Amino acid sequence: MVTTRFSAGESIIHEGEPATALFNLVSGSVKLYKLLSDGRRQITGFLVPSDFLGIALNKNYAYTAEAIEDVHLCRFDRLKFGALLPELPNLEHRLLEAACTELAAAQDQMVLLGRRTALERLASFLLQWHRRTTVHHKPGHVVLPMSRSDIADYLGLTIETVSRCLTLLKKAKVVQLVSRSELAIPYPDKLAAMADCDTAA
Amino acid sequence: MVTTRFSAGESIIHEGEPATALFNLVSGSVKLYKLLSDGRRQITGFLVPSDFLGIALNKNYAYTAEAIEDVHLCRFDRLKFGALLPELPNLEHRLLEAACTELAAAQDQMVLLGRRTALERLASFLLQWHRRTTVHHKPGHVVLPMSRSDIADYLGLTIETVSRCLTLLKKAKVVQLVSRSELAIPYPDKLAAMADCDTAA
DNA sequence: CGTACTCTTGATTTCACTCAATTCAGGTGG
DNA sequence: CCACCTGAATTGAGTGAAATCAAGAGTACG
Repeated sequence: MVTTRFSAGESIIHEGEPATALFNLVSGSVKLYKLLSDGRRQITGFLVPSDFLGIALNKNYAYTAEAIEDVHLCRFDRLKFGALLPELPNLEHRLLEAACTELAAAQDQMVLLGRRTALERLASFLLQWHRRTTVHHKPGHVVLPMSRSDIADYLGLTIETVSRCLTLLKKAKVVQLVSRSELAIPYPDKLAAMADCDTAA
Repeated sequence: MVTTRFSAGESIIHEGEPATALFNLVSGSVKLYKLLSDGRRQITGFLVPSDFLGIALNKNYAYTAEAIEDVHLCRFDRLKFGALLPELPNLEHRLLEAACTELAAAQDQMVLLGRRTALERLASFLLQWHRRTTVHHKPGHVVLPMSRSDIADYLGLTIETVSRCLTLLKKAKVVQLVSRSELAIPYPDKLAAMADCDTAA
């Protein structure tokens, strides 16, 4: 176990490369994505501190991970890690729990991508991000470290559509833009209603 | 561990209910889905024999599972199962592996739902189903036990679009319809090309 | 056979995408 | 400190892929 650093924009792991390490995010935020041959990109998730990165037991990483802001990570070498497992049966259990949580989130995301409208997707995302990061910030206040392009690629939309939907939410007074990357959510319930909240992760 | 039976159309587990059992599919096929409050449905996966069902370690099931055809399952009671775990450390490891495989599949599905066209989605699905079931059938031949509506809800499309894309593939001579639920894939490579194959699960 | 599905095909609409300007914010250098 | 530059975000106009609406054509089943 070693502590590592990456600057904003740097790649931490690459899709297809041999999975040699497992990480735990200490600070900063990370995006995970997969690319199609023609450049289309789908962001499969964002990581916040305490999240695991690279749980795949397979030989190779299934996605690329890139630092959104400067990040600090704990790095577990896979070789040493395998030797640790018998001594820490609890670790394997914790990994299974983490994998199950990720799996549930992935299934929610499939519903979002397959069946929700653009506005519902954005509302859903803002709410989800608010819930995940609210420990670090004041309630009713959200910081979005990722770009509009990242949000678009996470929601299966274009930047223009994300921008338009954000404007709609702003006009409906459901959110207020404090700055480009910060917004206030005075009534999370109203946002939840627009997200068709039943499945919101 | 008990063997159970369900008839086509019957629900095996329900989204939101307490997760009391874990299953392993012995025969038949199963669909997993989540519903939005207004009835929109997203099928998050299909199960074939040897797949696990209900790996969630959470308190409640994350989705509903319904038998497509008559199915046989091995049922592991969660209470007894917990007691078994210390005796079978290998089982937890196998579950983690299964969860990781599912997670990778879920990520591929996110790319499909977020960034692929209708035609690419169908081509991708046919190829994927062909690979998963080819052990039971002759190569170049696919049996689709699920309805068009199920396929549509898996691919984030409508039945009409699925039907139209199937017609396109037929006209392009990439597939041949043997019957409503059986089709021939003479040149899987051509199908892979249409699916933009790089990420095909 | 007729009934009730499921599936296919056609016509039209719509939501999100594409293309094209602006506008805005953050940094740089005069 | 302010003007300029650059990339990101917003806004607008027009297009397009898939959805919706609406018939028909097959299929299974009593």
